[in-house]
Amino acid sequence: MDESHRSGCPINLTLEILGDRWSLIVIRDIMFGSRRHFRELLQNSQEGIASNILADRLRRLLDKGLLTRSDDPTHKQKAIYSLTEMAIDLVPLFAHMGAWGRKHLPVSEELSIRAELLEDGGPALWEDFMDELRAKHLGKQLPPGTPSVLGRLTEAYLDVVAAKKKSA
Amino acid sequence: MDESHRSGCPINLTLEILGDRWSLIVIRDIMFGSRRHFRELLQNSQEGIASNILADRLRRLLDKGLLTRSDDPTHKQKAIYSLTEMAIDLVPLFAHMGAWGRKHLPVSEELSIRAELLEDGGPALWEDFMDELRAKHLGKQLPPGTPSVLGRLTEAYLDVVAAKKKSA
DNA sequence: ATCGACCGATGGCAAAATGCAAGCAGTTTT
DNA sequence: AAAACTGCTTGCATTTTGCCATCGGTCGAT
Repeated sequence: MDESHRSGCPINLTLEILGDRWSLIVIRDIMFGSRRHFRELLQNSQEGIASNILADRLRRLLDKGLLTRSDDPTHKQKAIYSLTEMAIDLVPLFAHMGAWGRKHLPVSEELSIRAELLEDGGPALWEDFMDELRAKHLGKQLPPGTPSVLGRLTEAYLDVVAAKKKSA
Repeated sequence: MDESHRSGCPINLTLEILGDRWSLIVIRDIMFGSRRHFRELLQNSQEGIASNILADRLRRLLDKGLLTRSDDPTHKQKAIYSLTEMAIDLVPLFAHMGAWGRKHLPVSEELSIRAELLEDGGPALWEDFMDELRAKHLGKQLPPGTPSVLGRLTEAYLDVVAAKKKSA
């Protein structure tokens, strides 16, 4: 469990866990795409992750404490992956990464609308979203009638997709 | 120059550039460690980067527009690596990564004091630091008498190191 | 002018990670 | 009984990483 580290620098230790091409993609899909099962993560992957890589990353993220795995009561073979507080704490990081990508890289419009909303919403919105994730993944209670941040993000995304389709 | 991308998602595109174990380490050392030459990056590396990996990452970061390379007038073989605005824009990301690492990972005290100060300083301090980096790497003017953020971070770091040494 | 230290890298090679396609045993649906 | 779906695993080729030695050129001191 306790491997040797290259250094005790916070940046380095973070990179030792998240510094590869797939780990954050997997967490992103669970977090923003609400994918909770292996097949969902595999088949709906925008980037086309391979099944062995996905299996490996899920295992590593479980091991590092970013995910938990539980049985799906509706299907004996289904596993449900959930985010831990550690992973939910990555929301601000995702927001900043999205903002940086939008500013400096050739992002596509429909895939960056959510990043834009998250960026514009700022820390207050991030907190709301994190509470929503805690409710969904950790079973925490949410005040009744709370509007869904993810719902808003998804709605905006679908609007852009629909608009693009129409104009095409 | 223009490679094919896995997707146009901002998170993904960011990972395609920074999603490995070394790229952000190199930028960190240039940014916070004021290392501007190949040898400095190689020999003062906390994590022990190999020379071929360093050469490769510098090349890639130049190619992607995060660094620039210029000749050192004092030595015909010396190269000076500078951050671009694109890289300076990563300061908030570093701040968040540092904060996340400090919260969730077994960081060492002396290597995380700077992350702590950066975190506590918040966006206002980050902006000051970014202006300082623009002065150092892009030749921008800074109001005279501006106190150095990096100086403060380094001082705090050295204090902790000295205190540790004394207690040991 | 000559020597040793220093400069930014390269090259060879083994080990590890990645990527792709096929397949597996068990479960559920039709 | 058949087909579709479940979370993976296996085999294999390619790519990346990591370690170590080394290179041709430059510099300062003697």
